[in-house]
Amino acid sequence: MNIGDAAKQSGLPAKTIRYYEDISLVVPARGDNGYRVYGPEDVHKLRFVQRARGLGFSVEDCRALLSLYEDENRASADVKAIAQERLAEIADKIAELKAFQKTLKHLVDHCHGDQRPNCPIIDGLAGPDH
Amino acid sequence: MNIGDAAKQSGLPAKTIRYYEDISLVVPARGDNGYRVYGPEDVHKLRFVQRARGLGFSVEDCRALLSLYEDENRASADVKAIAQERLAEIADKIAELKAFQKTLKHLVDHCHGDQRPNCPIIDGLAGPDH
DNA sequence: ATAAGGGTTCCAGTCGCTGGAAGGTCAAGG
DNA sequence: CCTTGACCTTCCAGCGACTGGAACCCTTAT
Repeated sequence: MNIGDAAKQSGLPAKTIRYYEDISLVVPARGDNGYRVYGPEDVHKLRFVQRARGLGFSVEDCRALLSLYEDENRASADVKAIAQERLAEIADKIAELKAFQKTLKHLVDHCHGDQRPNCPIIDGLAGPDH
Repeated sequence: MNIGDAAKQSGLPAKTIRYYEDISLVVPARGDNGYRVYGPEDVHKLRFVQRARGLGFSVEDCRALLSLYEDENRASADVKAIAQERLAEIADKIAELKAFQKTLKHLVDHCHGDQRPNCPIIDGLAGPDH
């Protein structure tokens, strides 16, 4: 199948699929006319990557996961390790965002939000010593 | 003061400060030797940007906030609007990450993490139909 | 024959820096 | 006066993960 159909079946834009070939993530065969030819196995991989990316795995994580996906003799421990690292990153990011949220919400709550220039948000950003 | 001191006082790397001049965010004067010269007001602005970035505001948000910071006749409502938009983005991002977390945690919890190839994480990424 | 709707390549841009190379300037010490 | 070392300058390239666009080729239907 051509790239357009692979795009439809994988849920990825054709541009992205070409990019994945560029970085040797999912490399299709080529037809006589030079067109990329995607077989069912390629489409599986593309969908796999699409899902993994959707869960926030980096492309490099996807590369590692794909090679485990293809490895009949993988140890599930290796997969779990990658997923757990990603879980830790997610937790860190959530904590960071919650801290932003708290600070910002505090500032917003104290701002009148009217036509006058006095603004606790600006003051807060300017720093404690202002 | 020179860029090195401005860096120390603002908490930003010199490289970043040069970049901020490049994009016309904080533009210092120049000495006869061609060195950037940062006055106290410039340093205030740099610290302001440093804090705003630290709260996750985009550089373009910072540009808008800076111009409000400098505007004696600003309406605090304008500042509040920017901050509230950012708060909404933060909330969205947290929700997204929590969804990732939930899915991934579910997969991880069901993975033995041993030397055998069977792996619910891989299966989950491969899709429901596999 | 032509037009539509695929496909191809390559280059540039996004965002917010960051690293490095090659060179100019300044203050202190010998 | 000269050198050393720390600072400063510019410019170019790269990160991640695409995305847009230009210019061109291929296929199919009318």
